Amino acid sequence: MPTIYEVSELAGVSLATVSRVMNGSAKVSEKSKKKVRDAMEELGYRPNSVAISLASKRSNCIGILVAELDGAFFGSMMTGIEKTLRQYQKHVVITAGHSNDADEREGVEFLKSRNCDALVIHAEQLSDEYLIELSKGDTPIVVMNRQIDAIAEKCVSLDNVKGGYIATRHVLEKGHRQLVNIAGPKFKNDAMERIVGFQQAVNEAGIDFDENRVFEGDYLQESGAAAIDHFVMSGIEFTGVVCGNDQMAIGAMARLREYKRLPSKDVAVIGFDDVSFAACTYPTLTTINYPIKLMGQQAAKLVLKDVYKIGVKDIRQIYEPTLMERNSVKRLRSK
Amino acid sequence: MPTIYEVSELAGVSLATVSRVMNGSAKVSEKSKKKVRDAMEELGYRPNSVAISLASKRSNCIGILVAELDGAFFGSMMTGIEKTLRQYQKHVVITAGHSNDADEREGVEFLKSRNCDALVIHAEQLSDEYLIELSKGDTPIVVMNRQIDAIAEKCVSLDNVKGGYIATRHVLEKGHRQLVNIAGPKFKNDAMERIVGFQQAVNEAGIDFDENRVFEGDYLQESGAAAIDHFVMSGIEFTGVVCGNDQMAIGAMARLREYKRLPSKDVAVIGFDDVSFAACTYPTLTTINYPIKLMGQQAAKLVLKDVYKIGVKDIRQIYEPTLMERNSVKRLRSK
DNA sequence: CTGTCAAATGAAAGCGCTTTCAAAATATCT
DNA sequence: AGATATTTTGAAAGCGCTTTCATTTGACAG
Repeated sequence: MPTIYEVSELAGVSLATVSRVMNGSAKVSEKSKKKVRDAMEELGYRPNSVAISLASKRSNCIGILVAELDGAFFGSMMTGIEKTLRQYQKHVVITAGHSNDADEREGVEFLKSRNCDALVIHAEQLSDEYLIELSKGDTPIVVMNRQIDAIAEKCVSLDNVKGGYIATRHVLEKGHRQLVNIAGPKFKNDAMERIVGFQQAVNEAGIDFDENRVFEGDYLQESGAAAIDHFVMSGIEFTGVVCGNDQMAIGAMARLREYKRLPSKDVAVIGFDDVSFAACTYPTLTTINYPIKLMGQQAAKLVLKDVYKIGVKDIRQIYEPTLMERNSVKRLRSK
Repeated sequence: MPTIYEVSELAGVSLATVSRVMNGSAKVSEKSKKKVRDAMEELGYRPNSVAISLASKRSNCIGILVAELDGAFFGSMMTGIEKTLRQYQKHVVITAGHSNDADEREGVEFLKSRNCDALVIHAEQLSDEYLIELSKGDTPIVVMNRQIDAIAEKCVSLDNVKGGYIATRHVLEKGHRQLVNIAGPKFKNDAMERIVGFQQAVNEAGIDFDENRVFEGDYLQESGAAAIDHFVMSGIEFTGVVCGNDQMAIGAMARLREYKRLPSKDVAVIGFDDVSFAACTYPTLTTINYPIKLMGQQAAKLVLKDVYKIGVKDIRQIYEPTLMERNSVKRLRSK
């Protein structure tokens, strides 16, 4: 790998001049510019971004922290961020927090130590305090899926309580009164918030909220199935299943079918997130739209604006969940 | 952010000594060690990995190039790699190639310029020659999903032709003779290979391969649906649909239902990849298992062994696709 | 107490680049 | 032409760390 020094040698100019033509940071005569460009060409020169980063304290990299690298939700989020940033030659460095405090902290430290210009964080375990403290450091951050008042201007979030409420109310409005809730892991903020929304809607309908009707899953398909097993085994009756996310919803639908209780026909199932396969399930999944890709783009725009002073517009930070009505929730038929 | 210099000041030792206790690269007296540790603690010192990387020419980072950041397939692959590496305190830097030559090259250059210790590449447009050339450079690489003889020891792949063949033969064995193929983008190697497998199986069954029975999709759900529209509109009759991947398969099943042609009952549908939701579709999807997560782990082990000289075992590089029989392919019922 | 050898340490160069500051080259004006 | 303002340039310091090499320290034998 040739270095800037070799380029300067070959071009017969100083290091500084080469650096200047690379960055366009100052005027360089056309003549020198050409000599430098030719030399670069000839040597197949590639700047070493680590060195650039060390010297300039800027990396053109944005760090992303997600819980997992797989999963439709995070995939959309990462893509939203990456594609937006890519348009401005910014790169992303992604790390996984695995939903535990240690990994999340380490992930953040890693990203910071790699000189990321900014961090987009989807943390599930880090405390508000930690994040507030972090935001005071010299690496700007954007917090996803969480509304922290002290740093509201750095948050891009969706009202999960409202989402849970809308989902539940929709099922209630279709005449279902015996509901169960397949929730996400309770240690996750969004999961808890959705449960709160569920509770609100249920109470509003004059139904007593019953802890036993909430099953704590892990946002994966299997736990949706496990939840159904649990409710059936426990003899808890239900005609409506409100799920914490789409994956658990399809797991639940699959298992319901095994019990000969047909989704939609015998029992209403509603999801959350509206991931891409929700439109292709059978029955197609009624769910709550979570515009995560769009929100990822917004997060990216936020750093573009704040960190790189690039004029982007239409930045919105708080999003509203909306009902995506498909076929998995139908009016309760009297028996 | 405190630097190593400040630590050395506070500890009353030299830079070199601090560096040594950080890396355990040489003997340091217990006394100095303690002084250094205390100083680090007191200052909340975090080594700057960019500087480390520049000075040591090692980053403890492995670069990954995937086509997209979303999608179940890439998600599994990234997770397989990341989790394995994480156990040895190695980090991943991920970049997307968006299935076009320019972005893929730029992605590779970016990863190299970031001093990645190795690259795991899932390229769709880069030529074999480019990869062979790349492998001669000073950054070791692992190539996923592609068998290149010249660098076989750096490839982790699956026999896609065989997969396409097995899938097709399974449908044929169930009595279906009117088949259509919903393929992935033809510019992608794996898509083409799966088509070849399809063709082999079809020919073997004494059926003429008909170009018109192959629809070129894009591996996304919508194109599975579009393919069904296409075949129906064109008046092409079929009772079996062999798909290039699971996503197109569920898109196809959803659309078939709209035409009142029930998947499994009226028409057999088989997928490819065996992504996690395949077990939760209705009917559950018969498909070809592509152990991508496992293969990601293998790729990780390969770099662990080759680059970091860490003794890992059970490294396999060539994988066999296997049939996952579920409910979407049933014996053809005579009309 | 001196001499020897191994262990521990520090000074300094270097990784590849940016950036400041002053000097050199060129342009502009009387 | 000379004086002055402007544009281009290069030398050199520095970013935070690693690593080599020489020096110092300490342990131990004689």
